[in-house]
Amino acid sequence: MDFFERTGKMAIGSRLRVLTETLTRDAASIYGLYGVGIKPKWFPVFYSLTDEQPKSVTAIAKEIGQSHPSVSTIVKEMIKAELIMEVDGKADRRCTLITLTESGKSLSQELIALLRDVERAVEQISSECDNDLWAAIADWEKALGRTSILERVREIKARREHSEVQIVEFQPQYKKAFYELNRKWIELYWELEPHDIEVLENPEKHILDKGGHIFVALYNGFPVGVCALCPMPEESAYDFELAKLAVNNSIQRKGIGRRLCDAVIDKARELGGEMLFLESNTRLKPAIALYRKLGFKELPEYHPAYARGDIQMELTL
Amino acid sequence: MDFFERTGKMAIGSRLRVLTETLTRDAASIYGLYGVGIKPKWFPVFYSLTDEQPKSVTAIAKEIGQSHPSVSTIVKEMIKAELIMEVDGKADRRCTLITLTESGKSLSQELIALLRDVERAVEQISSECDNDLWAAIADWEKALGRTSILERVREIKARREHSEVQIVEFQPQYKKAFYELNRKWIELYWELEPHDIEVLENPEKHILDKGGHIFVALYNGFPVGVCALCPMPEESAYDFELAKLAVNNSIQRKGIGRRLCDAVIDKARELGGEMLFLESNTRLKPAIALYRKLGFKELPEYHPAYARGDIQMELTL
DNA sequence: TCTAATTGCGTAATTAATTACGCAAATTTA
DNA sequence: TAAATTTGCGTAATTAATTACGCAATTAGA
Repeated sequence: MDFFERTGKMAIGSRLRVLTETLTRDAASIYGLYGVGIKPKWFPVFYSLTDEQPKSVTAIAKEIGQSHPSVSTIVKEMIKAELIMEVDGKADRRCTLITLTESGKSLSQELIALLRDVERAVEQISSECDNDLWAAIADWEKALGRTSILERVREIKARREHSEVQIVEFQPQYKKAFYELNRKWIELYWELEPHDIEVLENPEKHILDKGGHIFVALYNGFPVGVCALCPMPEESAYDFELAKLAVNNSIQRKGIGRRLCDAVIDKARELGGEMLFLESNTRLKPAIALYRKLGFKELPEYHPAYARGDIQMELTL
Repeated sequence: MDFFERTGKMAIGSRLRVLTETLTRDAASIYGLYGVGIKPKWFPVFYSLTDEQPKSVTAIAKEIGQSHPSVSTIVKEMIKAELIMEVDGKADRRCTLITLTESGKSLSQELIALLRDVERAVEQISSECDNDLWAAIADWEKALGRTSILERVREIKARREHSEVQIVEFQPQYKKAFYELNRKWIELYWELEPHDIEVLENPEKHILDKGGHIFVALYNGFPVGVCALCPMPEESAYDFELAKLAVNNSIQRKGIGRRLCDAVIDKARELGGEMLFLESNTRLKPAIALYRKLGFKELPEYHPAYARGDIQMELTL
């Protein structure tokens, strides 16, 4: 299949399925060729019983790597075909112990020639191939047993996204981004107020010059998120406030908010802060969830400072 | 799966199916991880359309190696999801040309990162494996494209069975087998007559000493079939008669009858015969079919010589 | 040019697997 | 020892593929 050379490895499942389908169809014909009344899907169950030890449905399922309802159905079919039968195991009355019947045993004798011929055919195919499919499958099973492909992809994605996003300190060229990113989310729920505009237009005056910090998240060099660490008034119980968190909502699920907050918290610690404060609104569910995850605790009483606030939180650094 | 190391290669289909199932399940989760609204089974169809060329259902099916009803169903689902749409091809009104919608195209952009990450994950797995699964699948596809596993097995079986069966000339130790093999099939339909017994008990006198030959088929050294070449009377239009063909019916479908007849015909030619005669009964359908396949033609009129006969045939050597 | 064969593709039925769920038996725990 | 949890396994529903079949459009052939 030339096609799969173009798709890349994402399609390995589909490609395997096509190959499996071909092999299963041929397997059915091969059983016919030898006059063996057995379906391809029966084979693993049948084979697992050829060691003549009675086994339970679940035990067979585990051994052959299929689900137990699948084995249960196959067992029912094979009992009807009189190849296997139930025996009393006495011990555990939940189990139905299964074993080969006499005709099942004689079938396993007949199968010997078939298995040998198939083995030869596969050897013939292998000799025409540079790569050993059988061994490759075993390798993959082992590798996937250690770490699934899903986990691997998850990790690779996280690593890539981490490297795509850079957290830097505020610089004049990000002034517009600081304004716009905040304006956008505020306007989603409320309206910009004169006070907002004053602060957002003059971050140097209101934040940086007072000893605060602003962090900017760059996604491939482009500013997509901001967050500020603002010193609190002397008389306050808190050293700093986490404020003006804003992330471009077209770049979601990359942990940008999290990394901005981390930067703010780290800086607060670096500056010797002991308690960090924030004020938000419970309508901003993802933000509140993030704050909670970072360890912020909700203050029992709310003393409004902003028009938009309805929740205050604190974090012991 | 340790299990499959014990089953031998017959279970390669089952083993692949288990692996495929695992990979497909993970694929679904991976799409979820990237917020891509696509099912694993859609992927081949989707990918085949990313070259931006409108394609018909059958063309896609052929390209991705699946049946057209399968593609037809997937197409219906993907149209509903607004990833693809039908376009007018003008040319052939049987075809429904399919192409990506705008949202389908933008999805294909989003997929780029996903595909790259998966590619990396597969590379990571490959680096842990001694054998290259991807290349091995390609090798197998190529090898099976040349000759299917079914054809290979068929050939191996024929070769093995041929070597298991040996055709030898009569020897005294096969006298009992000559009698018994003939007795058995005759008694299936008729009864042994005194004339039968006389000939079967004294093959030397009635066949060999008159210049005839008897061939014995040995299956793993054990006699399982016989056939005789008997000279015809001087006044007859025929040189020889093929007679006393009998094969143990528990060893079927191995071409033993065929090989006995071949030996008889070869010997008749060797002895300078020009016309070979035989007499049989139409109830013996497999035998008549074999004679026809060997080139025997039915004589238009029947002049009985045996009580059991109802058909006579001849072969020009 | 008309008929027969082929091609495209949709629907229905079938197959082989899976998950979801529930009941009964056994085991663990408090 | 009684209650809660776990285990075994069967049934039902779902999923993703397949073959079978039939209709309409096109192409080949006489």
